[in-house]
Amino acid sequence: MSDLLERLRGRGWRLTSQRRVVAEVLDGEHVHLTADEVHARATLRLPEISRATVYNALGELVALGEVVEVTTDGRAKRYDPNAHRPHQHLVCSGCGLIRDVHPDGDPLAVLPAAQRFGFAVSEVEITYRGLCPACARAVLPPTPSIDPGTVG
Amino acid sequence: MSDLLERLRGRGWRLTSQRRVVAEVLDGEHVHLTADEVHARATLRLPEISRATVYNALGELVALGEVVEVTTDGRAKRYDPNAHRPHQHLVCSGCGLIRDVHPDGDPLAVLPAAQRFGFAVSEVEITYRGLCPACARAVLPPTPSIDPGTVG
DNA sequence: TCCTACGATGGACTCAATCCAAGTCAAGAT
DNA sequence: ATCTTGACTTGGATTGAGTCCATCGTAGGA
Repeated sequence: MSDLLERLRGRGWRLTSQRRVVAEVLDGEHVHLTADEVHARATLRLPEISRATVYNALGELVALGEVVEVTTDGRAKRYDPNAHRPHQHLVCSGCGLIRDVHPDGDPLAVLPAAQRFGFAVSEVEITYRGLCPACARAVLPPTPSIDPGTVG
Repeated sequence: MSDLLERLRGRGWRLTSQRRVVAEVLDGEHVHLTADEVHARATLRLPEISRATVYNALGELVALGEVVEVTTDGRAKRYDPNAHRPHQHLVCSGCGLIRDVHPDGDPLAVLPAAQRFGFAVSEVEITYRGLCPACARAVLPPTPSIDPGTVG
């Protein structure tokens, strides 16, 4: 984390307490916070930080390549600090839980030239969807082989 | 298209002029309109149709599995009527143009069990990004091997 | 310590989407 | 053909996410 702050300062990023707090809030594995969540957590450490400042800092971190935006639903963007390890996302259709995942092989390779329509394709974003273990348990009956209509 | 309307009516979908126009506007290949674009086109045929009705009709078509929502940028959702042929999307980073594409193989197969974290994974959405031919021409100099500084 | 250009603030604003109460109408029943 | 009714449409208000901007504050170099 302090590596990150040093690196950013080395690139001429003026280090303010607000920016430091935003960067610190985003530290960790499998972190995918919305801007409002970042703001809420930053507020715990720096009560007067404004939403605009959080948006500014997040936008700069994205532009600097330190954080990636992910949009897994049609709602708020999420900010993923795991920008230096290429990865994709696995999202629970029930509760929205997000995990970083690493598929086999090069995801770009499966798109044949004939399917590229002359595009210079350079990036792929993949979202896998399904039920997480907790949501699957909540949906399925405990003993699914027994017809509920015949019980009791 | 009339197949679609018949099918929906068979499923108890009350057929109104508004719904008919929304379904007709969405007909075609490589169609990826936003709700506002659908509304604008619907208005040409049915001047008094409201935005709320367009949103309602689109939401119902999605729930019925006849249309899929796609979110290729952080902005408005787009509606893709090509719901019965599984496909992915190729998006131009320059102009936002969207093409439907068909990658090789089963996109789910490349996610190893160890990367599924116990999820029952059932869907994949892939977005390929790159420059379309027109945007690539606009960015590159016409003869890229010649240094512009040495010309003229 | 002082300067100043860059950053932070917060309130107004935009854009996408949803909600709601009241009016309208598709389609089955008579 | 007309009636009836519950589902559909309307448009204005509202919400949620994000951006803009004039003003104030401050990081960090001289």
